[in-house]
Amino acid sequence: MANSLDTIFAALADPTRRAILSMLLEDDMAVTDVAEPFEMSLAAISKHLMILTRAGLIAQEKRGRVKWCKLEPDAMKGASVWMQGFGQFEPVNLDAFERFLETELDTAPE
Amino acid sequence: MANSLDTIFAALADPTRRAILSMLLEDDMAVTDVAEPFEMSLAAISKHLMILTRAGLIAQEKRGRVKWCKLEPDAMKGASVWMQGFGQFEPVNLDAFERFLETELDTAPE
DNA sequence: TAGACATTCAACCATTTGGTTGACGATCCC
DNA sequence: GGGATCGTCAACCAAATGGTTGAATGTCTA
Repeated sequence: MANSLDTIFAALADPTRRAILSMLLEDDMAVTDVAEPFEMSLAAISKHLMILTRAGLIAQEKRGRVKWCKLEPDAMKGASVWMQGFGQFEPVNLDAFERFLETELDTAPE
Repeated sequence: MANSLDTIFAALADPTRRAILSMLLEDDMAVTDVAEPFEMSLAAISKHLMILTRAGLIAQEKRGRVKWCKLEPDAMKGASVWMQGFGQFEPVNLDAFERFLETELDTAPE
């Protein structure tokens, strides 16, 4: 079943995939452009995108020969709610988020 | 590095481990009692608890021959903040959380 | 029509993961 | 001391994961 906590958390467990999600936060991107900053094959990125798609975290739409990748942040909602049941974490702290994003992006090349 | 998003999300990706965390939400438990509802060996549960411990999601303390497991919900904070950066998810909805907990517990035997 | 480009497919590989079993080290209690 | 109990360790196994390469498919453009 797509969108299950299993597939969502498993998709989020890989640093390459989290970096991709962070990139898509800026804007929709073509597969080739998603792959550009990473030191791995296009096929590998294509697989990562498939995993993110199956988890519902992104959507892919083909226009011509280009396949556009678009963030679907609502897919995280279930997982977020599940985690929040374990404690009232401080209300969204964008500064803390920025710091996390930076450390995340450090794991990706460039 | 412990408490990294990698280890946290990977730990949360397994339904047995999420069920264990839900059980510990009720109360601290000994390893044998944690294992009781599952149809798998004690050694397997011991490994799951080790993964949760390395992720920082639980702490284990040995008293006598019994090892007590205790939830450490703050370990989820970083992951929660990271996810919330992808969207302002509705403020904690306990009804929704209850529903998630139920579907989670359905995946555990009994 | 012929390339070039964008992406996936298929086969393969090494490593990790989630489980098993049996032996082992502590600890409790009679 | 000796047996039951608690939990981990070690060796093993099958399946999943994350990567590679090379060929294949579909689409744009000169």
